[in-house]
Formats: sequence, C-alpha cells, structure tokens
Amino acid sequence: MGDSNPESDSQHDPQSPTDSVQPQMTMHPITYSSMPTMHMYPFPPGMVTSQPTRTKRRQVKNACTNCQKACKKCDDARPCLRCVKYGIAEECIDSQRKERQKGIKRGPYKKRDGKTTNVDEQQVDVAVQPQGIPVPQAVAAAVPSATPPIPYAAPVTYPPGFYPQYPAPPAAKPGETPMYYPQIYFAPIPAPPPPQATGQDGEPIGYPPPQYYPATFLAPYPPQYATQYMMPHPAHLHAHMRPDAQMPMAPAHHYAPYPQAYAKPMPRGAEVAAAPQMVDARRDGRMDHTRMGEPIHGAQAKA
DNA sequence: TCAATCGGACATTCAACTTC
DNA sequence: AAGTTGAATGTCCGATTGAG
Ligand SMILES: [Zn+2]
Ligand SMILES: [Zn+2]
Repeated sequence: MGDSNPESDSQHDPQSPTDSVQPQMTMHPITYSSMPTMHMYPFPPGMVTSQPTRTKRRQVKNACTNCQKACKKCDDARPCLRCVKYGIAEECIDSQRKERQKGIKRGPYKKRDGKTTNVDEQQVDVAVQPQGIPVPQAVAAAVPSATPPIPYAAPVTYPPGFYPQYPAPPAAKPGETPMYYPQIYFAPIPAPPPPQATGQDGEPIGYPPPQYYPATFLAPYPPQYATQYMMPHPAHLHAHMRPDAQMPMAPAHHYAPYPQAYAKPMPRGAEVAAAPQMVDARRDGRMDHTRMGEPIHGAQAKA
C-alpha cells in the first residue's frame, strides 16, 4: 500500500552497503511498513527508482502469545507494549516455536539457469507416520535411522517464571534493529516526540515516547513486571492520555488484574483473546495457546 | 465509534540440496 | 564445506464485523 517510508526500509535494505545499518540516532520512532495511506514519496518521483518503494515489513522474532493469538503486532520487550496496554502483562509470554520437521525430501532444485538437476523423477510422497509426523517414504525406507523421526522436541523454555526483562540487546544483527531497548527511555528528551502514526490498535507505529520511564524506577511491581511501559513520566501523572494515544496505565499503584487495568470497561473481553480465562480455540483453530499445537491460521503453506 | 475477528500477504527460518 | 533454494513456519496488516 502506501506504506512507503524513507526510513523504514533503510534498516533492512538488502542493497545497503553495510548490513548492519543502524537507524542513526535520530530519535525517529521506528517506522513500520504500514503507514497511514499517504500518497507521497520520500523523494521526488524522478529520484525514485521505478519500482514503487515498498518497505519491508518487520516482525519480531517471537511474538508473545497474546499478540500471536490476536494477530497483532508485538515487540521485543516483555511484557510487550500491547499486553501492557491491555493490562495483561502477566500473560505476556514468549510463544514457543515449533520445531521444524526434518527428513523431508525436497526433490531437485531448479537452478538459476532454469534447468533442474533431475536426479530422478520419483515422486516424494509423504507418508504420515503413526506419530503424525510426515516422513517422506524415501527417507523412512531408505534411511535406517539416520534421521529418526524427530517428534517435536521438547521446547527449550525459560525456567518457570523467568522471563528476562530485557535480554541483552542483540548486537544489531543484519535486519534487526536494536532500538527498542530500555536505555533509550532512561533519558527523557526535552523535545516532544514527533507525532506518531498509530497502528490500528492505537499502538504507536514507533515506540513509546520517552516520557515514559522504565517502570523499573518507579513502579512497585515485582521486577519481572516492571517495564518501561508501565508508568508514565511523572510529568504526565496527571494526564490521562498518553501522547501516543495509548491507554494510560491505571493510576493504581499495583498492576491491576487484567480487567480492571482498562481505563474504561472493556466490553467484550478485550481483543486479547488473551484473557487467560478466555483463551479459547479460535474457530479456525489457528491458535491453541501453545506453540506446539495446531498451526495458527496462515501457517498453512502457501500454494 | 471502536474493539474483536480473521483471511491472507509478507517475513523468517533452516534443512535439503547443489556446487566447489 | 560453503552457498543456494525453497517449503515450513511465523508475524501481523488491514478489511470486515458487530457490540455499545
Ligand atoms: Zn505481544
Ligand atoms: Zn505481550
């Protein structure tokens, strides 16, 4: 769509000379691919390469279970912004990734020049094993036990109750931007944040403006819940609206249990199917609460 | 009007495969 | 062994729906 933002792509631009392009410390909020549809180019049309500059959508490596269920944007912090917003920070847990199946035969690849290395034309039909793990017959039969059908390996999880507040900022791997880390909130900047576009959830397209200190300083929450999102900057305590239109955290001094955390009554049990009690099977069964279960919608292979 | 739902586009991961 | 390919798997945009 009209999601063309000059900055947004620069961080992941395959063309850029350095893979680890940094967002330059220009306090620009991170821009995501989606901007309100605006028909404008960052540069005069003449300077733009013919193809419509389509920014690349960025995604977190691992969405929390709540965002995952709601199919909404998550972030790297835990609890994530969205969970905090909905007052379900306690429920903000990294989802578990399913282990990829092994032993799937793939057939010859086609090379760039077009021809495919035709090893042999035999179809690789897939036999579903008792465990429900599809294993190509070729493999199942031919390979004695080289690749034992690997059932979903036990997920590696954090110790119960342990979710590092902020894992050390990833060393800006290519394609990843280490910009959401709390340090940046430690120093409120004088200038008001640039107007932020908001996502459909009212989530800032960028990240929380620096008026918000890391709650680590301010909130009496147990450390595992204290985050930069949870408490407004003192200067804004009186205000009821965050500048980014986010719901303010309840003025309460405790992290109110989920429903009460809403500034106004959430009629239909918040979007977050997240309400722990409400974790229900989606009718299409695309989420089942645990990553090891059914694929969420969209997980199905594309044609 | 605004939040919840969800189809499907898009991004990422990583084992199979190919080439050197 | 290193590089490439491409399907599996995951994220989340944005249209739609429906409650208040
Ligand atoms: Zn989240
Ligand atoms: Zn979360």
